[in-house]
Amino acid sequence: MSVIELTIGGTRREVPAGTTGAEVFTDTPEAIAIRLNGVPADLHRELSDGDAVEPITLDEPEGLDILRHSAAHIVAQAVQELFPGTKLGIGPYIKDGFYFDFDTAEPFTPEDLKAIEKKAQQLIKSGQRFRRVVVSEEEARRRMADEPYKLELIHDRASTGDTGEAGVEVGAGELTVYENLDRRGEVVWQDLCRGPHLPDTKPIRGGFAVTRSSAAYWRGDQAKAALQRVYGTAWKSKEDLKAYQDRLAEAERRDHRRLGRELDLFSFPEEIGSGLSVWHPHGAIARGEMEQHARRRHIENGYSYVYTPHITKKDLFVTSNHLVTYADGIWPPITMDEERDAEGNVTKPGVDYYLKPMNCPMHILIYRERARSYRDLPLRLAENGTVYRNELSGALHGLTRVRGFTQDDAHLFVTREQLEEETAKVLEFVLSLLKDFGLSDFRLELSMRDEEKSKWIGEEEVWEVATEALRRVARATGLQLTEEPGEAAFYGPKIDLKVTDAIGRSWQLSTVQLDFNLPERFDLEYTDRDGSRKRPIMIHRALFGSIERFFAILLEHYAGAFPVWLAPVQVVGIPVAAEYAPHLHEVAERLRRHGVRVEVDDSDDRMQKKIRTHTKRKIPYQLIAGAEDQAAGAVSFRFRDGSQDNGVPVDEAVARILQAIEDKAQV
RNA sequence: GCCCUCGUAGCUCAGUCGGCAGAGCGAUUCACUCGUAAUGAAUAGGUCAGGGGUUCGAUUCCCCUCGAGGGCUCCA
Repeated sequence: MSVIELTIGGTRREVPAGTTGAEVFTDTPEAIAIRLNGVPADLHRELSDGDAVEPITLDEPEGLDILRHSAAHIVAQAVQELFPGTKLGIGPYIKDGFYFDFDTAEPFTPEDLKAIEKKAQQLIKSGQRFRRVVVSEEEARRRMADEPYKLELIHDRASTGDTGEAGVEVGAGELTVYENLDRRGEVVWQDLCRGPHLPDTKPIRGGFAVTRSSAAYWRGDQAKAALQRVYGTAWKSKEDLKAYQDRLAEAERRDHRRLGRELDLFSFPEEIGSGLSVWHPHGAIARGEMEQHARRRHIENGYSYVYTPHITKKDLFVTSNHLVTYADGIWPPITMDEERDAEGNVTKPGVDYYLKPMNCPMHILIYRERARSYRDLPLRLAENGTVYRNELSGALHGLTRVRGFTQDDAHLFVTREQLEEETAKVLEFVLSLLKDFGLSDFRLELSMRDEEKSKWIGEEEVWEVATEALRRVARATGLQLTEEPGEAAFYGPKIDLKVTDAIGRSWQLSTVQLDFNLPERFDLEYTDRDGSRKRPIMIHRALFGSIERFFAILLEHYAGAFPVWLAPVQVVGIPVAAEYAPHLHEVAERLRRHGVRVEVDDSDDRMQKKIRTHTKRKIPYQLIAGAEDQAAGAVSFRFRDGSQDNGVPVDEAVARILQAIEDKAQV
């Protein structure tokens, strides 16, 4: 019997030829697959001389990916058993779950989904096994004869070698089919698939669920067939599944659309139009505090605030080229001053005005309003500029994706020499301001130019210098940095800032974007020290991105319980009985003189009811007073979490509250 | 924009297999004056999103429009 040498978990060992991963890891029962020379593979894969293998378990992300992909196969099998004639699309794992696309006669109803889940559970319980079969292209075609989408994938792979997004189905190497075998070893289902898969369905038993369905296009192309996508999730255990469902429920509780209604912050009246928000008094207070604070800090950091109109003649966005580059996002024009005769023929053409989708061209015009010298630079123009973008109706989502929103926009005009220092300052400023709002978990992404020369403009050398400057600046922050080649806009590299919120979700916030294009298009210049004319570089910089969206992120981050300085109502006084209300009104008056937003609840409700009401409103401080407090010239604090601090002298209470506001503290 | 689901009181939701529209919370009024998350009672409040069709009769069935939700696509 011949022998092969393997590296198993780092140590070399000789085993008989024909040994499989499963045989190597018999004493690692939690292994559900192997990493074969660094690449995930089936547990039952036969190993070759020189291979390096490690076990993959459900405790690592790759293990869960495999679990979910196998669960996707079971769902597909269930669907085809329940709905014969359904054709298969692709079925990859995704974050926290998987999906599988199907071409069906009818879309799935919620009852169908339940039936699919039930069927899948049965299949899982029946203990099916997965078997990998290497096939020739001809054999693959024969097995997939009834699956037109799979045949397309086989065809594309053969003709172009391009597996595209269907990489899950047909890898770059050999073609494989996975068979689902029942207890008797009969092949009950099969799918073209690169794998790897679980050895059998047992590990899926723990935490599997079908979650929802939706439409999706074949290969993400609107022109292609609309498929039905079934989403599901799968976890190592029931407990993990429960934890995942709890996370979803928590996100649901924090949903800014729900909180916005419950706390009476903002709304989207139908009469105004989709994606257009109105801000109620309490929402406006919190938003106003955000804006004022940001404004003060911008001024301290050398920014100059400007104001510009919401509409503009067409020519401006022709010059900037926005009308071409972003045509789809621009609202249809308003035609002004057109004259017609009695027959309706145009006798004098009108002028088209557009709602502005971006502020930059207007800021550029302010720059260009007079001759600039190197002494003017860096010039930092800032505006809370409201822009309008014609988002597709299906893309709208609460305050995070709207048709009218306000950018805390700034455009910095700098010389090449100033670029690095100024970018560093911008980034430092952005981080410092975001920290004021209680965010602390940041990550950076550097977007670099495409290799393809036609996809960017400007001089290669400027790109190199600028990208290198951004990289140095980004590294200097000490934050996690990922580099994204090919992700830059055509006009310059950028740094994006992502933030992770209180429940671990990642949001794209600020962006610092260099622009070599608009200064060129608008022929911007400054006179340098030696009298020569030079072109400035522009930095586009949105810090919150959109004020509305940032507000929504903060609202979810805090689950509606804002830190004191942002809370619409900061203090509410609750008398134990009506006769103690005057005492609290006096305290409230003292607070109000210091600018504190304070109410006294002298409604007829019982005190316990008032506590409940204001706790649900997430008011940071409830000040309760009865006979004891009044006699002692004191108040009793009750906080959002139910904790108390009783009998605090009024002077101290006022000082404490003012201090918390000053410190931007959470209480 | 595309696919699916949905739209009943301010909010959350029942309900009507086609026959005068329901609850809880909230609001208002009255009584109660109370020490840390719901006192009791009464009252008001809806062209069942809007329009059209079928029908003796439509909130209910059908069509269109508007809006929302979940995805797809998009996201300067």
